[in-house]
Amino acid sequence: MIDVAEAAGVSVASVSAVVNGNAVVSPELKARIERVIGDIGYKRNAIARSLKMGTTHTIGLTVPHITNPFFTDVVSVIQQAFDRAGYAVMLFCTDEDLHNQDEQIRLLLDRMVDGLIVARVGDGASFKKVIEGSGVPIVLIDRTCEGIEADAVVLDNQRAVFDAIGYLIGLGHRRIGYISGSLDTSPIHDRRLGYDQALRAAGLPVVEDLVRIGDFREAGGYRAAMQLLSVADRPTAIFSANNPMVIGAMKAIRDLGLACPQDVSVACFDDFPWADVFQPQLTTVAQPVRAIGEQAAELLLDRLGANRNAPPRKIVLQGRLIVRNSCAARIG
Amino acid sequence: MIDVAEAAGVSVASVSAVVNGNAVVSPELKARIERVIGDIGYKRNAIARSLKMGTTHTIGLTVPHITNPFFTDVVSVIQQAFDRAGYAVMLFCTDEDLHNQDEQIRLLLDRMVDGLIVARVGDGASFKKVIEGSGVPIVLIDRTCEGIEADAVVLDNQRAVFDAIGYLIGLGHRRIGYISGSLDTSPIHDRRLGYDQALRAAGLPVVEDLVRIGDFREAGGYRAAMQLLSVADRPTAIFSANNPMVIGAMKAIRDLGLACPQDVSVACFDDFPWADVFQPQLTTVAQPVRAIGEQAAELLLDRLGANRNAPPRKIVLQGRLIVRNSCAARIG
DNA sequence: GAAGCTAATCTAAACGTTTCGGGATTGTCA
DNA sequence: TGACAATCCCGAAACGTTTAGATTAGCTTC
Repeated sequence: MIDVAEAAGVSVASVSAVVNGNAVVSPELKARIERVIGDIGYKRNAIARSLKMGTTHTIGLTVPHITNPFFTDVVSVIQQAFDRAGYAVMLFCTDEDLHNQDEQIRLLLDRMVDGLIVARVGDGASFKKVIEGSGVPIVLIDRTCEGIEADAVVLDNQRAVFDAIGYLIGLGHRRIGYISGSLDTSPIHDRRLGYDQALRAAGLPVVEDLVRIGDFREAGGYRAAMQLLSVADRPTAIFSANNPMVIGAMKAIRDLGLACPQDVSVACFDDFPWADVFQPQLTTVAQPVRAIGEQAAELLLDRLGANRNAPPRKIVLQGRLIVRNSCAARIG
Repeated sequence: MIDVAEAAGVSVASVSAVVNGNAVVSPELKARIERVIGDIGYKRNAIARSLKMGTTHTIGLTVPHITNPFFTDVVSVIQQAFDRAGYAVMLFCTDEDLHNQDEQIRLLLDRMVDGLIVARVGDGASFKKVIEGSGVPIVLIDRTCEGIEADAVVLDNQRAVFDAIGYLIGLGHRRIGYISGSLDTSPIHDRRLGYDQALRAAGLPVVEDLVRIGDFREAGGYRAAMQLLSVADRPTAIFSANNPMVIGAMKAIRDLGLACPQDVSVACFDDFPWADVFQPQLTTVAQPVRAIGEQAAELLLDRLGANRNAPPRKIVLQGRLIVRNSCAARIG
């Protein structure tokens, strides 16, 4: 800019004015400066601008795992939305690790991101400590956090699992295995509630042996399913609380020489693009990924715009049970 | 920092010295400053630092589609690697659109990213124009670019497809449909070469009617497969040049009332986590995604470190044919 | 005891913008 | 013709760091 000013024989203030178009500058001068800008190939330095303006037009996004198709989709939608709005997004994966998350969010705050979208991990305490006093608008997705002033868009997890388990019960299943993630994340907690509630609503007992805690990943799902299916009176159906774990469960079923849905019915949380085309076609609870991403982006953009300090808003969306052929009726 | 300096009764230079630990400062002073930093809760402003230092510890990453599992995995690995190295990564998806790509890279350069990892789109001309003179190290992945001084890590695509088609020929297939992407991206071009080469090596004719250009997405794969399979002497096998398109192809097969592999064998480029557990288990060409991501990250980090201006390096990796049960022997 | 050295600290100039306040220059009107 | 306003442009201070070079203080050494 200083080069441009010299080459055009004007002040930097004038160059800034034409670059930003916010102050009035005579047509001739404007033309001259613009020509010089073109000649020199001047590009405004966004970092210097950020320092002066206190805004980076960048947001931070952290998710537990990007390879989980649910998060892949949400990240994709969010990225698109902010791209359209002229924002860059910095992506981090916490890998379900609290310490990583703290580190990463600190990094993002140091870099003066204008906002944060976080699919949080662990209990809220350390998260709260990291963000407190930062003054950066935050939108929580997937997982809420008690006592934090932030927008949120989440699913009615309990209801969704209630419906899914209800469906299995309706098919005649009485012993339904449940592969959970660690219960300290709110959606997993709520999903478990839905499981219990559905059983109770049908007058069935909640058997703790039928519930296994996985690690959100394929390996954990495999182990959990192995345990569930290796007993004498094994469950006739299994529900997995997320997508990667169901892959592990399916592998366990295969390795045990069982067939789905003949020997054991399977359903899971989170839909994925392949569910339709391969056998068995998995019955899933689909989250409205597009809506989640778009609402989150909208909430944050709104706060970055006019409604800087609107009261926290919470959007609760509904899941949708997609019935395919991985669950068979259980007779007798 | 200025606040810290005042509160501690020292100069900002001393504060900077203890924060960065690069100048020598007496133990007492160091302790005092550190205490004040703790009390005040001072955080170094990375933007100001970037402006002064000319380095942001941020890299830009652009891929065509993040929902394509190949790119999801690569992004994941790259993100992890840079996270470990203390870098943030800004992610953009070009959506196979040249204009988006130009815009996004410009944005990244304005933001003074230290480096760029790009899975490029379109012909190289506009890309070249955007990055020329930027002096930013670039690593190309998946797709190379003629006449650009940049590191690259790519696959031996021709060889990989040659092997896969050779496998189908070995099963007795003579009419092998091929679903391609647009040929102006180098890997897709090379994959087509592999197809042709395999046919010729077996003394089979290359029939242009058996080749259809999809759009890299599910919809394009569906259309292409529909066309291929709706003729009288339909192909007995189909190979898809990427992953999303094979989903479309499988849906077309299903919608036409055909069965895989009984009526038509199917194989495709790019493996995915579900391939193992559902029927038919798809035979795929697996790219070494982890190696690709890690090599790319290593190349860039190396250039960001000591080897700023090493000559451009190009790493060629090999794919691996994973035979499952989606391809049947064709007798007679 | 002065000169010279070393070590610890500070001063001030950058980095590339934005923007406030102030000068020129020109035009308008009594 | 002079006062005043409007218009256009510029100078310079800020944003929060880093760092080269200046300064100071404390020791040696002759």
